[in-house]
Amino acid sequence: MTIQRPKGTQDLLPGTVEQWQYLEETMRSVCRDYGYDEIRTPMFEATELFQRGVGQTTDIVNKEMYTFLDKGDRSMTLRPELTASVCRAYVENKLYGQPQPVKLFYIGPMFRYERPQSGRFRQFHQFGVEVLGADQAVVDAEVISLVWDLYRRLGLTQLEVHVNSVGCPVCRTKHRALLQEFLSTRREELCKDCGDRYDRNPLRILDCKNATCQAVTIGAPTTRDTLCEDCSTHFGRVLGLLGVAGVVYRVNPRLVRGLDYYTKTAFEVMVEEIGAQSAICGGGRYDGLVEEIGGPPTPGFGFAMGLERILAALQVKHLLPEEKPKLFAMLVALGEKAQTEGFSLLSALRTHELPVSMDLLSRSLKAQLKAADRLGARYALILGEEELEKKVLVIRDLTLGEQIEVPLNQAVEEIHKMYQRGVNA
RNA sequence: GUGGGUGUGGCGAAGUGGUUAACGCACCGGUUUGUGGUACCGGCAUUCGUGGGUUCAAGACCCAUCACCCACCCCA
Repeated sequence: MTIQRPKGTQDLLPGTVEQWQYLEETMRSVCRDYGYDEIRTPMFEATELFQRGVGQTTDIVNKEMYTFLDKGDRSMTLRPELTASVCRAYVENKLYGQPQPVKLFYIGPMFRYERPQSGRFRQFHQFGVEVLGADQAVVDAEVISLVWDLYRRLGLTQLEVHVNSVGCPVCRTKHRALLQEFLSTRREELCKDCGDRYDRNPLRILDCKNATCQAVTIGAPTTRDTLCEDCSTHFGRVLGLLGVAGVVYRVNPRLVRGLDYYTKTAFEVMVEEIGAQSAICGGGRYDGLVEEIGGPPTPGFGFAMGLERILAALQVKHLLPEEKPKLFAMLVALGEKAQTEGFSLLSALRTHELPVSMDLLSRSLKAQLKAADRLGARYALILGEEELEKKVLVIRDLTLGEQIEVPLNQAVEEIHKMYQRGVNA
């Protein structure tokens, strides 16, 4: 094998693609029911969009972007996430001039230059929702319950929904300062990573997996302690509405999200049993983002979920639908004359939109029947020398092992009738 | 970027220095000329990721290299 696919990418082959289609259809139907419309934006954008939109301090921008210069020396980047793009599209297409809020969803590939591992790819796929132009707590609650509802429809239970409020920029700065002050005396005890995090992003120390860091942070000021009145009221309202919608959640004061743009509500959904990368959905409110990228001040709320990880969860929990046979009948033709006649018969059947197929290797009768069986065809339509002479077609029921002869000139009509019966049964 | 693991036919997998590289699945063909799914028979790796080295002798030992997997970081 000489040329291989790029690291961290995958070929989705028949058998797997059907699972993706099932997942995507379920996502689309939930969105339709909730009144969200699909948006499709470019696979790549000006690098600056992500630098400003996602944030200069984030790992995504610092070390994970697929960036290249195009032939006009413009710096372009394959999209690592879509919230920034959707906001850009909102501004660029003046969607703020339409009835507000604008409720959008997307499904598509994202790109991040990382070392692949279980549940992590360089090209991966996200489904996401963004609501722009409404700062009400109901928005937060509606979007989170949409997520909840999707999982319910997929049969995914026993997952954890973590909710928190990281506050507005004011409470956030306050919290950060308090936290650094709290940790300052015990900074030596922190692990190496947390030492780095102390200056860069002290909030992350709160959810470090290291046991000693966990111990050090006991009693540390949480985001909740520093919320201003507005943020606090908002958060309370969100939780109340989630309760009304029947969403089972857990307030996790240590939940912080890695992207710079989050304000107020942040949430995450985790599933065990799919490896170390257990977050299958993450999102929250981002009231400053649209303005940050040059648009009018516009509140926003959204999330992204990873299709690969959800599929992994559905897999281990055996929640993926079984593949159904797609073929109704298989033409078995023997000899060139029969093949010609059969080809004509198939064409006729196909104009009626019947799922029918034929042997393409001119194999023996036996081999063709075997193939028909493998492909899960219900009927084999046998046409050989004898049948041509008698001007008949043998229709063999492969599940019953019985066969009948019908006049060739009535075959299309007969098969069509059988198909209708099968569909209605 | 760091650490660990693995690399034998389409897939799974024996083999731990010595003649022709097990086996299972899949695939293809056959079991008297035109009837599948079961059974039986046969076929299917001049070769063990790649390149060097040690040795009379290497898939097995050593070195390098590449690829994949897992974990950290971070995230979907």
